[in-house]
Amino acid sequence: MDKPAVRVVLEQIAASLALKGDNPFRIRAFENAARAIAGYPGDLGEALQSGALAEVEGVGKATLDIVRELLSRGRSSVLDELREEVAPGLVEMLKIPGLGVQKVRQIHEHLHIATLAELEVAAHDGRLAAIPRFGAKTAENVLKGIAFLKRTIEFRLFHHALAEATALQQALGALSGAQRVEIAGSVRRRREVIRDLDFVVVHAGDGTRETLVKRLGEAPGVTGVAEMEGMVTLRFDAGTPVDVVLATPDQFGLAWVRATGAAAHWEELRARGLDAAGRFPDEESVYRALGLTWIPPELREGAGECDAAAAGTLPRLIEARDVKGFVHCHSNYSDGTVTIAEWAHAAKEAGYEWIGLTDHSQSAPFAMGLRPDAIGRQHAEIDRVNAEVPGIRVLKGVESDILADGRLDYDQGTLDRFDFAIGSIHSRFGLDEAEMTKRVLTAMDDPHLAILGHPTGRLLLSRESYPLDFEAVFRRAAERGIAIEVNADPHRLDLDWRLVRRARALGVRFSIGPDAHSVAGMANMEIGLGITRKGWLEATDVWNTLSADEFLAAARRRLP
DNA sequence: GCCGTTTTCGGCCCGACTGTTTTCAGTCG
Repeated sequence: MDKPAVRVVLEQIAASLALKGDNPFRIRAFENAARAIAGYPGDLGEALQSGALAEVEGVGKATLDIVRELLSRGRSSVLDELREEVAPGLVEMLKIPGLGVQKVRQIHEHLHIATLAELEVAAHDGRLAAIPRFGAKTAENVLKGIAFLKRTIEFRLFHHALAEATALQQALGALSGAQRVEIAGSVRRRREVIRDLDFVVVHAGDGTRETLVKRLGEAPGVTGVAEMEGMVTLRFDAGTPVDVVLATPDQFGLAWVRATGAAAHWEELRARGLDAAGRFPDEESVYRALGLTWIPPELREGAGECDAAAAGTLPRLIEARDVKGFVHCHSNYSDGTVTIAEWAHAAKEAGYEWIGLTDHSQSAPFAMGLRPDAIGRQHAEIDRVNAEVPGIRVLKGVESDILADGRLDYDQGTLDRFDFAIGSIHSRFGLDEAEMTKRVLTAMDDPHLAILGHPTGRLLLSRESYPLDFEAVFRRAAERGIAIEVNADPHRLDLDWRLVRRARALGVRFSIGPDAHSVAGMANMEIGLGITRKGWLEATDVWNTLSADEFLAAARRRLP
């Protein structure tokens, strides 16, 4: 059982306790433990053995017992017992925005229902709206929430799917008869959310195929095997469906191309005359046969990449080695856990030349935003760290809230004290498109605004983006020289890669921001890089490839 | 449940917004 799965169990325990009316602090303790486990960088099994897990803040005896049981038998007796008392359907209802513990309990009490399906019916026929302190709007929001859940339920976030795929790649590679195992499909294309995992397994041929299929079916955790047209589909009792294509070495290139590309990409290749029965040992030979250069996997969505490859106009995609620095990370001056010195050392260790700290601004009280009196202390500390730690430069940024009327939430004099500002929306998501667009455009009038942070506000698989006229925002950004963030938090991946491509066409520049609240969050950079590549970006499109001085010049262009 | 002691018990983030009321409970970040 992997970390995300352990996290889900702990969260379900917390939610079930909440629905039971248990001690709120006990509930919060489980929620904290879930976060602590999910954020733990090392291997869970090893950490449990060595005692390192017991040292993690927020993980105590009860959590350790649960983790130990999950790792050894794949179940939690604590959760099993809670399920006897609290229907799992009620826990699912908590995922609907606007429904919290109290509302779900009222629903259960008044309507005697315990599943999402029943809730949907009740929202339609008026029973839901009739509960005291519920109303038409609540019923409407519940229906919207259920529709959203239905659309998202079969997907997983990219970083969870990647972790699962990497582990499975190891396991498949260990099967005797498997010469080579490669990840394909939407994980290789680096989609933001993933429905199933795809692999290509190379074998010698001549009868090894049949034994390999048999061994796949006997692999740990597999509960079902189906075979059709050369593809083996594996089902696991928990987790994502897995498709495995078996290929001999001389078919490998074609198999990998086919298993990687979106359907539209494959059809495009067929339309160009690809011989689907041909022998292609590597991917290059597949594309070469069609007069195309090799197409990076991120681009294989059937969105013009074949035409560009034929014309020789594919972008030279940005690569990890192009990146020199990043902005958008939080220190212990707001809701981060990391001191400024720790940030400097960690970023330097990871090979960066510069980073820009961006703690929250004052109107984010919950995130402990920087009050004006704390700014001076923070800046003095940054100066001290810059003097003491050679080889890395820490810039003084801020992630300023964009207020409902479009103002940044410090006065001009206070904003002047920072090297640069990211402007982000964290509240009042309910405005309509015209109001929201006006709000963002107004914020872009402030010459301090260098980067527009997580521009759509979406949380993948849990919250839709707010309405915004992106065309107008992109045009204004290009005009003013404001960069748009590609927020690399795997829950956001915002700006979406489809819009990244559109914005680039209008001349916008970008900033990959890890939105890290801990040193481990720096790993987000790699995921964000994948999204910029997926948006057809080159090194010159992205501010992270600049030197610190060049970045400051770009960010401060509109200031006197 | 977890933490941190002034160690075995007491404390544990809070303000704004929403939808429903008509003075506020519940949700969210």
